[in-house]
Amino acid sequence: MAEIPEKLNKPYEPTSTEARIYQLWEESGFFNPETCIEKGVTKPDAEPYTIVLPPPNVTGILHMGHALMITTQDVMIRFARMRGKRTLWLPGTDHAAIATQSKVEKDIYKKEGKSRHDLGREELLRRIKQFAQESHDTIVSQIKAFGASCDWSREAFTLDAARNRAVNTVFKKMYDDGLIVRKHRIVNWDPKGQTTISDDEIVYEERKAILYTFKYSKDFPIPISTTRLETKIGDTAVAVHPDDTRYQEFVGKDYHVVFCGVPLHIKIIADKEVDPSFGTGALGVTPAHSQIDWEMGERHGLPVVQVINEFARMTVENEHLRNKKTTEAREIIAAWLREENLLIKEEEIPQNVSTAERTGGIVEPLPKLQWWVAVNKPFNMNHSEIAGIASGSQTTLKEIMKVTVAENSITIIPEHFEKTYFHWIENLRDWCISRQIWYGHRIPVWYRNDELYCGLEAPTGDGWEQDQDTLDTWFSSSLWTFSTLGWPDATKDLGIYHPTNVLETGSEILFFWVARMILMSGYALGTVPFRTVYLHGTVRDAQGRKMSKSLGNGIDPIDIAQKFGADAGRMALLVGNTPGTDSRISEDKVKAYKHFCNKIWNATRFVLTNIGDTTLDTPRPALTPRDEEILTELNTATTSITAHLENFRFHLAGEELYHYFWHTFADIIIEEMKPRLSSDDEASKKSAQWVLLHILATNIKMLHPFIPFITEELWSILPRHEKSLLIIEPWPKPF
RNA sequence: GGGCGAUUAGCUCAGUUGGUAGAGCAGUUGAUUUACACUCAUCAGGUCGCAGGUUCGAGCCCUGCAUCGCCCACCA
Repeated sequence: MAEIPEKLNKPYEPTSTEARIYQLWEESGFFNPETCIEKGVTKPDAEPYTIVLPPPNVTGILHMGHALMITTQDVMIRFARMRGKRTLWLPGTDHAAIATQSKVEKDIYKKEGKSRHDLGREELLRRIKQFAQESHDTIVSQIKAFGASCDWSREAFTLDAARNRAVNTVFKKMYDDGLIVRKHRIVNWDPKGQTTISDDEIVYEERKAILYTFKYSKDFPIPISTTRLETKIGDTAVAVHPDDTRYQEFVGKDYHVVFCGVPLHIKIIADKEVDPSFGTGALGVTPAHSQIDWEMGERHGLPVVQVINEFARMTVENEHLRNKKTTEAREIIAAWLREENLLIKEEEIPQNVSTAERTGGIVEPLPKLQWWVAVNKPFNMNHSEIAGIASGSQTTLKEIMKVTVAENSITIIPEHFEKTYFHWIENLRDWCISRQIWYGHRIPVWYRNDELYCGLEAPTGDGWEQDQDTLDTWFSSSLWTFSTLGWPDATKDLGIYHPTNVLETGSEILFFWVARMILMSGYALGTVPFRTVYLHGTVRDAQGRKMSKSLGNGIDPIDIAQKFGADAGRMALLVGNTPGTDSRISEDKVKAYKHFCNKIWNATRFVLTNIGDTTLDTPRPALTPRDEEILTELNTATTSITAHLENFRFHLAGEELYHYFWHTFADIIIEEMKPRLSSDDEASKKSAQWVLLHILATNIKMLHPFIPFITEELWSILPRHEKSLLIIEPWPKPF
């Protein structure tokens, strides 16, 4: 009879087991694909399988969304490893520039009442680095607690020296190709954070605003409407639709007016962008303070008059308005219009106000000198392995993003996100990449008088000063699939593991990140960064609400792991969760899978105490017809579960495993075998014992990617001659 | 305003090519010195949002509508 360890006679206790098992894996070295080859586990010519972990921000701790991400990827990775692939899961963390800096700044201001300017660049950076390091350590321990089998020997950080070299190399290449340019444009300026932000970092809040309809002066012929009266000081034109018969006689004329004490020169222009049905059908054009007006100004050669500064205060030379906040200036102008009888109408309308995602500041469009990535500018693609783009041909960055998905070089799961993706690409404008914050990759450009130098290192000679700005955090994360593998050097890793197989991430960062990775990999390497994009949805609470600090409804994955075991948490996150769709998690659901783990534990105890001297090495005895039938059923399940895993249907694979193990194996097979196990019919008994042990072993193997800890623990006590770890056990084939 | 998705048992959700509606939780009734009460069996519960269409056959395909959710744009 097999030896039964004492612990098997008690209910399964996850917390003490999981930490020990993880240590066992780490010591084995099997997270590292080269170690697997050295130890003869993986064939040297095995097909590679790579996933890079989307690097969590070093802004705090992990939430359930991260836990889902880690679990899903770990399932794919463990499945691939057991199937003999050269499997690499490369971990890392993201410096998350603006998010991290604003968090640390807030903390410092709260505790010490000091701003970043009180501390200075060097001291603030020192504080941020310290915070990032602590946050990093917490995050890594959390990732490990959830069982992630990633190769820590290759761990990377988006702001370390190796990644900085990759960032500077791409920047210089793009600069030389004319794809990174410095120019004046309207930017989204966050007066609170004192930095530009990208279009994607804006969140719209619906508020009520007053729409004023007025004339600049008594003799000005066309009334206009606006909610932002204070910007009208910067107007240089009034635009009407070319077909609007009401105003045609005025088009092309110039007017000099004095508006609230400020002289303005207003030209009447015709532009198709104007909606004749809105307001008066005439638009006051403010090129300095509106994206659309800026573009209109470019088309018509209008002067740009800036009247608002970086602190959202007025800059005009007028005693009433100078240095007033925009909101105060609006009141002053409204009062003046009333007094002068120029105000025709005031009405309350709902309006979407642009606010900065990280600071909550109201975004002020301002013209500023910034660095941009030109997405529509043609360049010569020297080397391309991308279907639809020939080496040496002219293309654009936007084209790369489009073609890779359109030609199925990249598949997005679920498929319908491809439509959303294309829609976004169509509307994409140039990407503003410079940020006026201190934490991040410094722009690799130096200035001296009128000279400008772009390079990997500071230029020689005196008097050069580096650009003060840093890069948008997504610039460095967009290089992630290849900067982590040693690029710009032609490393062995890069040759073997790139392009990666799967990018698994949240659907909300399809544009922020996924699209930009496709752009950068296409540009820098001429390849796709990955072949499949697997998107997961948001993990919500039991009532379907987003988990948030303010609601206090967050579930900490570590609490879950301690209370129910990481295995139970993993299973609860995966079962019933379809790609791209939001899911709900509750302690009840996790508890159900803790019960499942215990069921496996108990069934193993039963099998081991009833199989006599049968081991996994025992040759297959003559099986009874019923046992043959049972094995055929198992084969069907094995085939189906394998197919589900191959096709990213993790929810179905998990459910089928759960159902087979509990309601077929435990409830039916074990129950019906009980009499045979205690009978005198030796042939029937041997058959039953052999079949029981092999069904159990097969299930433990197939469950391993989902619940790695308990399966590894049980595998260690299954009777067999040669002991080895389950993590590298070959994936079961049908009998 | 444009796009995308969802609507299936009391709740949360599956349902891969069209072929007799499924699971978990909750509920009913019962069992039991049991591998396991973190158990087992049993029952109940659904005109698959609504209206049309295609088909021998539709939860699944097509059209329209309703409600909810998300994304993008931002009309000044």
